[in-house]
Amino acid sequence: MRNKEATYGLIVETAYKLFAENGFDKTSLAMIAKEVGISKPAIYYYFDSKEKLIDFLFEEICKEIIKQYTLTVDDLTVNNFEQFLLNIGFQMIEEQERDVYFNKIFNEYILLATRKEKYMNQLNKIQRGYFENFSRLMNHGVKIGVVNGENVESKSNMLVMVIDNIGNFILTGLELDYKGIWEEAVKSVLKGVRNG
Amino acid sequence: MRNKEATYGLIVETAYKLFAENGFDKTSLAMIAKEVGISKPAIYYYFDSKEKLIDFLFEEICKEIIKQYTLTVDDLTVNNFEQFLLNIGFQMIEEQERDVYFNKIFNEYILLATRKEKYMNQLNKIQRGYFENFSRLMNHGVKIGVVNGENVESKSNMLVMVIDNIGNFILTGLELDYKGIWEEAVKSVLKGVRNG
DNA sequence: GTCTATAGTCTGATAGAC
DNA sequence: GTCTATCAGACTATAGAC
Repeated sequence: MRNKEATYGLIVETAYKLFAENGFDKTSLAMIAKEVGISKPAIYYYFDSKEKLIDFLFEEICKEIIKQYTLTVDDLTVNNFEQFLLNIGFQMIEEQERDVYFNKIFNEYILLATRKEKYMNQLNKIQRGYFENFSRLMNHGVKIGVVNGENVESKSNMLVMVIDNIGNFILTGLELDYKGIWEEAVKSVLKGVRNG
Repeated sequence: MRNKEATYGLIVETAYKLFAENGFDKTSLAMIAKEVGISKPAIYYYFDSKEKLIDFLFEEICKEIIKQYTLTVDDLTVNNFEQFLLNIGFQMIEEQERDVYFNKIFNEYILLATRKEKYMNQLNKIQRGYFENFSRLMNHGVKIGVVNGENVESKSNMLVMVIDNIGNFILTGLELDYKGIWEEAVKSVLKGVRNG
């Protein structure tokens, strides 16, 4: 016999794992209940429906993402800007390779969002936040003179495209030199360390 | 009363559309049958199971992709290389914005692939082909002197990352200057038209 | 080729006892 | 809080008539 909070937490954890592994539709409440060690109706004590459980997990995941991507930009100088930018990517790559569940379930939510507006609204908010963060970073780079001021917005967006998609390709098991790719992307927006 | 080929084609077309719109699990054979204008068991005359229908569509889509991405590189010169590269991206962006179904169903297959090996094998083959094509293109660019030879592989992979993810972001309805982003990506790998 | 009818299974969800 | 028992509905798939 567990107390309320423990069971609640276990349901959430288990749902997260099974949804990521099998997808929402191929994960039944019976499967979750079995893995938690309770009966199916017990889940309904905590969540009104399967959809509410899915909604709750999405909100949790969104909160976690927003918490993680908030960057403090002000103390970046000519000397540490490049390394800071590189580290953002390196950390993400390492995290993707560590946590297999996150990317799978998040992709599941992206597909869900293309079909249900309520998810799309939240997803777009996260995306915009993500782009804005990189934009602030790049504009700071322009200000301190390490980033070229031409088309800053497009440069910034390009970096987001690259780092975001690296996660997707890792998911498909394709083994590429992802850190090398990120290094090229970073170099391409920096002044001085240029090609040609 | 239709003839065999016509019904067959209609089933395939309709399945493609409905799978893209609702996902595999949320599209029943009854829905497909209803839209085609036949009864559910009639589908079983053409496909042994729902899974076989899904498999068949995946193979068709893969064939189509392979046919489209094969690039002829040899007649590219210093004068038309940049425009050629730009056009690849522009065409893809326009196609993504035109055909809403393709990207949705393809993402559906990517998620499926992370859970079933038989799909992953085929997906990886396509991905590798995609990367190899861009690699050939970039190496040709190095040979004719428009692309810097340093880390060609990473540069090439970066371009694939960008163009591939643009499709995903279009899917989420986020309105960005995608052509501008692609222009920046292309510029970043070309000699001479550099920043800084 | 396409139908009606139906078998058999699983699902999300509820009622009510303890 | 968690259970057993059970619901109605949807699903894939098959049998057999025409």
